[in-house]
Amino acid sequence: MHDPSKREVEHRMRRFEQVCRDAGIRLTPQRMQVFRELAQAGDHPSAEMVYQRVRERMPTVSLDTVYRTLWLLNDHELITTLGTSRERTRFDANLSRHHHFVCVRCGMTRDFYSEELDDLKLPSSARVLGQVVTTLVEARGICRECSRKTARSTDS
Amino acid sequence: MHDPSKREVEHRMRRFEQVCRDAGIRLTPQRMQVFRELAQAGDHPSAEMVYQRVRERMPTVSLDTVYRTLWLLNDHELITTLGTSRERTRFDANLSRHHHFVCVRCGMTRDFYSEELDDLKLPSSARVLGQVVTTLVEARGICRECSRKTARSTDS
DNA sequence: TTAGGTGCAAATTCTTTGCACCCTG
DNA sequence: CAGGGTGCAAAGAATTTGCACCTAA
Repeated sequence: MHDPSKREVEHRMRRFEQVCRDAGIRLTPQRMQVFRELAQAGDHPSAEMVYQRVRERMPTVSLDTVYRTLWLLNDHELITTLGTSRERTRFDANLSRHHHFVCVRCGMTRDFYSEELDDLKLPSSARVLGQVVTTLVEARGICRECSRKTARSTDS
Repeated sequence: MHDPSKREVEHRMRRFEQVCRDAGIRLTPQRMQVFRELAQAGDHPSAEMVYQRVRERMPTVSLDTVYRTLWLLNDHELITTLGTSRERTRFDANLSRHHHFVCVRCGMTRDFYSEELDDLKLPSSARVLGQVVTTLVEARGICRECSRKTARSTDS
């Protein structure tokens, strides 16, 4: 199955509550609903989708609260985003087989090549989801520029 | 270096011109500039970034022409987009190590797991770009739902 | 009690569209 | 010369923000 088990959802909820308490963030009903909805979703919903789902249980919730909550959760590393964070669509004229290095701090994205990575064997858990046409490796990390800045700001 | 060589850029330009001619798409100066800018970029620019760069050479170009051109190029498979097409930011509460299956037709994204894929060896061409923290495999293909629809619509 | 959080509405930002004029084929 | 393409301005979406009221701790 795709969706997280009830056990897993409860585990995520407890972690969420713990992180909030530690960070001094209030546990409001809205936040709990938003997090729970995401914690039990298996389909990576957008803000609008989360809003629609939360609204079924809590009709008075507002879309802007959902946005604020999602970014708050993201800032506290309770959730992540697909693609590169708050970025808009980016375009690529490189149609040859390649992979991506993405800086999680500044969004910088660069191509790299590797014949080995071009030909990965996928587990059946991936193949049952559909017919795979191609695979792409996304290496996430900190680019040189951002490393440099961090090092500098840490200087005494 | 990151950016495509001049040779590569010229190769892409020729292919672009050929595809346009074959598809009956007019080769306007705006389109050529937009495509060239993207073909020689190594950084996966957004529409706005392409616009700014093209404007330096062609001050009268408009942002909406850039948008129209980018999607046109995308429709003709002369370029691709990062992330999943025209989608908005999507969120993920799954913080354990996992990978993604993405349907290129409908955008459906699902997680799958593989210990083998968790531990890929990256080439030095990737490692020179920055400090890699984690890697993620993105398997692109057609999900079952979309396959089914295609099969049905092909029925006689 | 009170600072942080929420809902509402308005503001921004990003992207698309209608239309008259222009230029490629 | 004709039909597709462009720029402009306005419309539409998506997302964020200001503010007065509310509520978790």
